[in-house]
Amino acid sequence: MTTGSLSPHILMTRKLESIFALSDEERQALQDLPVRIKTIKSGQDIVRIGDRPTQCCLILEGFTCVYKLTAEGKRQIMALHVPGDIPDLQSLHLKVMDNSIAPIRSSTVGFIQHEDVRQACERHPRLTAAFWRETLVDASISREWLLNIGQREAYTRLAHLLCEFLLRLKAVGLVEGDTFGLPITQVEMADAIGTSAVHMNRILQALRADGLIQTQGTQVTVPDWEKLKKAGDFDPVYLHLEGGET
Amino acid sequence: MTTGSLSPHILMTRKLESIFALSDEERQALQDLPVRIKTIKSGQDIVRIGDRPTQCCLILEGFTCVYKLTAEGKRQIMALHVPGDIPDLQSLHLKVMDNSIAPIRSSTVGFIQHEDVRQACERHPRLTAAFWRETLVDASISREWLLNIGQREAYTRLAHLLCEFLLRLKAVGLVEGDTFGLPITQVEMADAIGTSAVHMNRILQALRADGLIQTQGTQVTVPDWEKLKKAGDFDPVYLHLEGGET
DNA sequence: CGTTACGTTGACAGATTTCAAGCCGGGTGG
DNA sequence: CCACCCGGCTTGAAATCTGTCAACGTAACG
Repeated sequence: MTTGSLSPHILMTRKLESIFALSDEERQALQDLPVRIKTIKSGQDIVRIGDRPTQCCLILEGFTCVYKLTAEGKRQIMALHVPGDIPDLQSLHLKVMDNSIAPIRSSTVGFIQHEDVRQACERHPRLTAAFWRETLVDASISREWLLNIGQREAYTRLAHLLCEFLLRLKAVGLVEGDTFGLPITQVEMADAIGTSAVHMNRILQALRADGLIQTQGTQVTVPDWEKLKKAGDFDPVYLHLEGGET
Repeated sequence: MTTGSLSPHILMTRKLESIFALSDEERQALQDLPVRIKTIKSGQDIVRIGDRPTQCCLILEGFTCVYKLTAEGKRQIMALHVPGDIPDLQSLHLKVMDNSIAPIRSSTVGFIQHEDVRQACERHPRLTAAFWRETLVDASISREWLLNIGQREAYTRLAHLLCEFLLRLKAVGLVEGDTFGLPITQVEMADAIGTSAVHMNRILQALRADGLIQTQGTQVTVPDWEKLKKAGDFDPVYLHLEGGET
């Protein structure tokens, strides 16, 4: 149930396979992708806005966040990624990065050269479709975040984000029963849902008080999924998990 | 300088060509895509959340908005599209729509069958890349909106949105000097930047009072681009307009 | 001429931010 | 081993922004 130890290729294959079965050749093509593994500590960026990358990164362990700053220095986290995700896959077709990516606490990622991905895609068109789809799901998630931040109040927003996390982590086997590890700071959480850290703290307490979540250190447990879903106005269609989770 | 009269194929070709030159075969493949044209009046949806479309729509005239509703009935517009855009291109790889799309006032769109797009892409892999890129730019824009809505105050938000519009409309030849038509309701505008309609109205007045914009009916003119850019904390990189607009 | 959709205003309530201070636990250096 | 420091978490109170409610103006239109 730990994740860090999984090989990059297994993570990637498993994820793509959740959409459609890969042929042996396709699986082999993924297998053959050269990956350079690196652990990045909190505080450093994995990629920075304005960069013109020649590679993209597959998350192997830990979480990462996609973020941007306003002129005033306020930070918005526009996406959180979990092991198996490729947060900068967009760079395959967009020359310059329009956001930065940083690890939460610390995380290990595998770098894959664009050239290698392109070749694999050329030879196996269904891989193209699979990768394209990945980027589309990311886009769908950011649209939902837009709804969340733009129209829901902070309490609901947080409940919603927790719902999303539970499902996404479950999809990669990182949920144990009804609890999962969420090694993320309240400030980061606040930047993700567009509130101040102070308010974030109060909302968290409210959620706990209402029995929607329980926390122990970085562990979060959700005693009543349906209740949290309702509190978060959560409908998982936007995650496009073919499995059809509740 | 009008747009509505442009043929679907010209619009599409022109847009893709702004990224890289198309070969004659590629251009022909686009030309051969069967398009069914339809005008959709305000109030109806072009596609609805939950649908499983077998086609996607190219905007020919007017604007459209991508939106979702919360359980409380609040609407967030997560994207606005202009002629030449394909707002539901995602449906090519995501079976079920995770948002609805509606015309602003009224607009005419061209429907293209997924099957036809897929065939064109198979035969001309660079078209795949071009379409994929389109969806990536859309995703980039929604990330910027996230920053805008999550971290900037309403005044700045609106200035930012106006900046974006100016550039996007300029890119499709819909800007005359420093003025452009924005046939959009204040309520819609408000739903796009996540404020109430009342507040939207007041911000608009503030922008006018500060000389950042002038309005006459649906026409908006920007007397001082640099000033508006600054007020909106606007940096156009996220639009990925290769031309390198200011 | 009534209806309707949209824009405008004022007053008030509420959600969130900001500022400031205190607390807690873990790590480091003396 | 203990003092100290620092990041992260909590709390309270006041300041602001933004939303809500309600009413009115206005232009387009059948």
